[in-house]
Amino acid sequence: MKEGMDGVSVRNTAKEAGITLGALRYYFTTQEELINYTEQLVHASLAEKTAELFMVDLPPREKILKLLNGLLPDRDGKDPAAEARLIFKYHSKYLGSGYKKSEDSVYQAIKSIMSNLMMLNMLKKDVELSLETDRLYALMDGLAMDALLERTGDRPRKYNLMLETHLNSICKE
Amino acid sequence: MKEGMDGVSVRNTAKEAGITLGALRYYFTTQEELINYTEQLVHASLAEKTAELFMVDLPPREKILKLLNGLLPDRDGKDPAAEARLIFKYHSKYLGSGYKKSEDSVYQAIKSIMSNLMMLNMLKKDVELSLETDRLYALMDGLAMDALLERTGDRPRKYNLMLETHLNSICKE
DNA sequence: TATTTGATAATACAGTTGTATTAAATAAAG
DNA sequence: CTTTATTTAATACAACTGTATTATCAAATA
Repeated sequence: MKEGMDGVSVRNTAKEAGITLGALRYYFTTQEELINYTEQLVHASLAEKTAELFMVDLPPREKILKLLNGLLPDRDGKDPAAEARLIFKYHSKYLGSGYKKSEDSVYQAIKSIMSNLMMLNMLKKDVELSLETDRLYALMDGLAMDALLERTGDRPRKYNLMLETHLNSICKE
Repeated sequence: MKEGMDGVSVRNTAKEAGITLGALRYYFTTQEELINYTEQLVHASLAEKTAELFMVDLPPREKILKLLNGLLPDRDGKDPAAEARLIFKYHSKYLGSGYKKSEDSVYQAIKSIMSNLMMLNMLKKDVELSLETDRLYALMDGLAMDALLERTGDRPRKYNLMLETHLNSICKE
C-alpha cells in the first residue's frame, strides 16, 4: 500500500510478512504465483463483503449505496482490499495474464445490483441494462481512482452524493 | 506504452529515443526531471487538442462528445497522450510530487465543458455544478481505465453511448 | 578561427531484482 | 522416536537500476 506494485519484490514481501525469503519461496516458487494468489484473496474478500451487505435488511437504495461505498478505498487504510483491487486491475495491463472483468469482484457486484434494480422494477423504462452496468462500473473505477489519490477532505459524503445522483438518473421517481 | 512506467528506465528511454545515455543525461540530470517534463508535454498536448476542438463550429452536444472522446485512449495508439495521462495520474501516487487535479488537462477540459453548458442554460435546474463536474471526471477516468485494458470490441461507440446517456442525465430535454 | 554546444562511447559503482541452491535447525505428525 | 513438513540463514548468479565520470568528436556559433 505504501510503495505500490513496485514495492512488491519477493524480498520486501517476505520482510513485511515477517518471514524469510526461503519460507516465502517454500510456498510460492515464483513471484507471479504470489501475486496471482494475492489477487484472488483480494477479490474473495470483496466478494464476501458484498455478499454480507446484500443480506442486510435495508431499503434497496440505502443498501446499494452502502454496498458501493464499501467497494471504494477508504481513507484510513483499514480494509486495503478495495485499493488493492484497483492496483491489481491497473497492473494487469502489464502482467501477462491480461484483464478479465468477469473476474472482477466489483463488476460482479454491480451486475448484481443492476439485476436487482431490474427485478424490483425500479429502473426507468428506457434504460439499457448492459450499458448502465458498464457506466456505473466506469463511475466506480473513476471514484476509486480519485479515492486512491485524494486522501483529503470529506470524500465519503461526496461520493455518496455522486452515487445517489447517479442512481437517480437510472431509477424511477 | 508497451511496458508501462516500469519500462521507463533512463537506458530504455535513451534507446527508444535513439540517443545515448550520455545525450539523455545532457538534458535531464535525473530521471525525475525527465518524467516530470514528459508529463507536462502530455498535458500540453491534450490541452491543445481540447482548445482546437472547442473552436470547431458544431452543435454543443456533438462538440462535447467529440471532445470527451478525444480525451480517452484510442484503440490504435495513434495519439498516446490520453493513455499516458492516465498512467502518469496513477503513478503520481508513488512519485513524490503527489497529484494535483488542477494540473490535469482532462479536469480542466471538463470544467470548461460544464461551465459552457451552464452558460448556454442547457443544464437541468437542479444540478450542482461542482458535483457534476467531479462526477463526469470520475466517469471519464473510469472509461479511460477501461480503454486502457480493453482493447477489443467496438469501444468508441459504447463510450459514445455512455457519454450521451450521461449528458442526458444532466441536460435539459 | 576559436569557442561553445550537443552528442557519443565506454566504464564505473553501489544497490536491487528474481531465481536458485545448500546445509542446518525446528516443528508437527505418524 | 522417527519421519516428514516447515523455516531459517547464507550465499550465489546474472541482469537491471540511477547516477556519475571520463575522453573524444562533430557541428553550430561568435
